[in-house]
Amino acid sequence: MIENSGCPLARSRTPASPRRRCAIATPLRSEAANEPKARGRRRSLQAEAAILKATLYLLERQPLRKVTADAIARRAGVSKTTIYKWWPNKSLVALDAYLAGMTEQVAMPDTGSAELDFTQQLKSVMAFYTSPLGRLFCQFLAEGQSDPGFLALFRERFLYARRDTARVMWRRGVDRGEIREEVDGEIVLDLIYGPMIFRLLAGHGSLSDRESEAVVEAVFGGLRRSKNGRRGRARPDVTVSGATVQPGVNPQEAEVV
Amino acid sequence: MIENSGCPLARSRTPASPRRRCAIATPLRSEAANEPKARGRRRSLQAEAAILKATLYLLERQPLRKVTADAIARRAGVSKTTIYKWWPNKSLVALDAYLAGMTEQVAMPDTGSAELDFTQQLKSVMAFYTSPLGRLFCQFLAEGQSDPGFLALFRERFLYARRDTARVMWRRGVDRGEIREEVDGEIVLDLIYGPMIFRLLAGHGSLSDRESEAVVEAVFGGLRRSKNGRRGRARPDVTVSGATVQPGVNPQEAEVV
DNA sequence: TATTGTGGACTGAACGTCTAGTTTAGTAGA
DNA sequence: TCTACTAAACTAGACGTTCAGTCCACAATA
Repeated sequence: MIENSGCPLARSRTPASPRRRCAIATPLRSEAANEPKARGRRRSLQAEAAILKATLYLLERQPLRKVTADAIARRAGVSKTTIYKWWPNKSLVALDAYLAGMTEQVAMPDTGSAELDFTQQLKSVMAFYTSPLGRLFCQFLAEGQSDPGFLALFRERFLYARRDTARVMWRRGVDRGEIREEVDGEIVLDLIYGPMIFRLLAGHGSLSDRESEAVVEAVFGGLRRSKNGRRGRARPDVTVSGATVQPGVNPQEAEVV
Repeated sequence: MIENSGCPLARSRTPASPRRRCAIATPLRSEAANEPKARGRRRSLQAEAAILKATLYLLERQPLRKVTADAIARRAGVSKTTIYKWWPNKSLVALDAYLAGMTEQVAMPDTGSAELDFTQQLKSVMAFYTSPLGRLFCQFLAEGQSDPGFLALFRERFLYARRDTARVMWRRGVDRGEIREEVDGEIVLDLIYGPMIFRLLAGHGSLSDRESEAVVEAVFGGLRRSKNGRRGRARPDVTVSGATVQPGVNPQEAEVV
């Protein structure tokens, strides 16, 4: 227990495993149970804490890509080898620091109204995501675009946990008869959070409380205009053939242009 | 005209400007008008085309970060110096290749119904974004997370053009009385596209035609359940979907990571 | 003393630059 | 018209730099 921190992404300390043991496949806290009592020098908790702290410090000031392992080591007063001893790469150090540094900054409201719950929650989430620490969310998504394994880990360790929370709010709304149950719950979550996250990434729109409110209001109210019978389509379905994607994006003959 | 291609992101050819001239601040086609007729050897259109083609080829096979300038030069049969002569960095070569290679792969439907328009458009967009070329969209967003200048350029050269198109569909819907006009148009666009783009980036959900339809239906119908019966449609009329792409054979049907 | 942690030096990949020399094209003088 | 001159683009490849990740010798500890 003392010898191993709670660092969920760190390498396993299993003696047999030499180096290239990737943390992604590593169980969370495999050791401590049937481990044959460690013999040599013990892992420095101080060094580990310093690494995570230094990582957070740097990541709050510049994008993940520009934070170097050397800089982390220097700031933490630790050798770079120590970092790579416990984490397979820089991104996972960052994710670990992020997870450790969050400590539930976003709460789950329960006001009795699903719409109000989601409004408060979205405002809270966006306030966090636009903070120095929260901005890491985008950095991780960005990193994931060139590292599928990392993206999967990020989903599992962060995204899904968040969605589980939000799903509870959705479920309550459905049970209370506030939310149409024929809309898939996963889509509901993406309807609520997707628009603002898109803005967060692309930077094309504001992210203030007002927008969070407007998004939830629109999602709940719908775009369709309901008064004096003008709810539906103006005309019946018309198939437009030219609206589809052009073929020829075959992966094989991808020599476009 | 012959001497300069339409490459919108390339460096300006102004003789006075030596190197460090960033394309971001460069006017699109400043030359050709009052330029004192070029003297020396002319820019090789062949080399430029080869660079863009090679870049696309590589980018359709691996993420932007893993495509090196050396690899582009090698595949294009061109000196690396030639690349850096015309583009300030790799990312802008990629963006240029992307813009040049798209040639309007996604059309704007006009069916007479805003909801149907958006459904078809979203399906079309997502089919493109999940194609090898379209996947670059995510790469650019990712790149932009550590390079604000690039992100701004991406917004201007790509995102805003797309949104202008989509805004037309929204406007038509409002004018026809189909869409509640009190919902801000920019938010409408993000409501439609945000959820799927979020999925595209995080890889936590499917991106098939079915989801596109469900998103638009939910956005138009709203989540809120009215007291007397339901407000939105239980099932969207998606009869058109069969006319466009066959779901079974669709490569975009698969869950993307 | 066996085992593990640590630090500095090291390797390799990649970006982007620089130099030297070659090719192409306009210009000017014979 | 022919030819030398000059400006610009191109090629090849070496180079400087930064950074990720590794190696190895040594220090700390059960």
